[in-house]
Amino acid sequence: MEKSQEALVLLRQIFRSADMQEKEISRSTGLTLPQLMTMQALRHTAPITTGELAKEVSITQATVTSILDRLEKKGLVTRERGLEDKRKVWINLSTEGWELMKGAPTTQQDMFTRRFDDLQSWEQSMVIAALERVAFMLDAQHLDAAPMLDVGQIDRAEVGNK
Amino acid sequence: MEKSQEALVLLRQIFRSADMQEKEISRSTGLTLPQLMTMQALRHTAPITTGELAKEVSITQATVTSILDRLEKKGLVTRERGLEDKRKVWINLSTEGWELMKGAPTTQQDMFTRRFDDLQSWEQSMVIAALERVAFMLDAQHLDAAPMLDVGQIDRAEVGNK
DNA sequence: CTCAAATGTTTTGTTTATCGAATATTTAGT
DNA sequence: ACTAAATATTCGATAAACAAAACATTTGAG
Repeated sequence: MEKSQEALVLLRQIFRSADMQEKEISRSTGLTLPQLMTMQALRHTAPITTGELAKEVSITQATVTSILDRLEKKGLVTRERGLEDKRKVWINLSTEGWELMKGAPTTQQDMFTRRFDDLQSWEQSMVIAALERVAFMLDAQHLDAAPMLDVGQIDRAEVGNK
Repeated sequence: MEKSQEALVLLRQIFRSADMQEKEISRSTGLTLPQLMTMQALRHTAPITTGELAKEVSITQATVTSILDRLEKKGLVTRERGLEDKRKVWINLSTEGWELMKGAPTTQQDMFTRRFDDLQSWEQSMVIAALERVAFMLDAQHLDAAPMLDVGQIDRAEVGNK
């Protein structure tokens, strides 16, 4: 088997795991996936303006506005008109918002960290070095065309009912 | 800096790249993200039943049905009632569906493969070994709790307008 | 200063996604 | 034959997503 295919299959697995974990947190926090991503972005960047937040989560401003509407209604975020520049609206996590984000997300980080710490020191370095290469290989920004990641079974299934 | 944090940041980057690449393909194919994911799953597993397909993309049957409705209307997939078991409906890509999936997705795989092939043989092995460890570290299935991946800046932003 | 352009956000309108529950049909077990 | 399980769709409701338009504010050119 091609080594590159092997790597792609593993990446696929990794993406799948991350995806499922996100869905699990989504359930446990009672937030939808987009809401969760927004909250996570806020956790790291708040206070931030609506426009910047939209860039952060890679969706349009209009969509962010509607997501914020719902998060605000839940009392998880606050909106505050800018003082110097009144066009801007500064988004922040409310106390409850911070509380919510302190729960599950921490647990998760701990999990990865715990397992990572179990590795030998040289293995840790190896993983980091490898991830750096993968990050580069997937970085479409520095490419002519912007290609995609389509991973999974290589074999075409035979036609007809299985 | 903690090595585990370094690894998490890199993973974050990797996820981001993959995400953006998927959005790019989404635009170029004129498919929405869920539709694209469904088509990709079909590409690898077709023919497949509605229920199995739902499992494959980790959404409910009801949702898959509605996505298939739209893909069918676009002439990209075909539905066929099972002969032996008439409860089942076999989904397949139409000729146009195959054509569409042959375009961008292939290019993408080529991209990663090209860069991967540029690596030294020992580096390729290292990347695979590292990905195996990461895949394991993220595998929540074999865990008590199901933790999550929340990566990004560690520092809390200072409060107040920036 | 004044008005046009630029910037930032929200609103509007439409399509899609998502889920749980209800429904219909078929198959399988006893 | 009857009932339970399996399979897919439909329905109802909410959320997400985007583009285009509307709105408010700021900046810049003269």
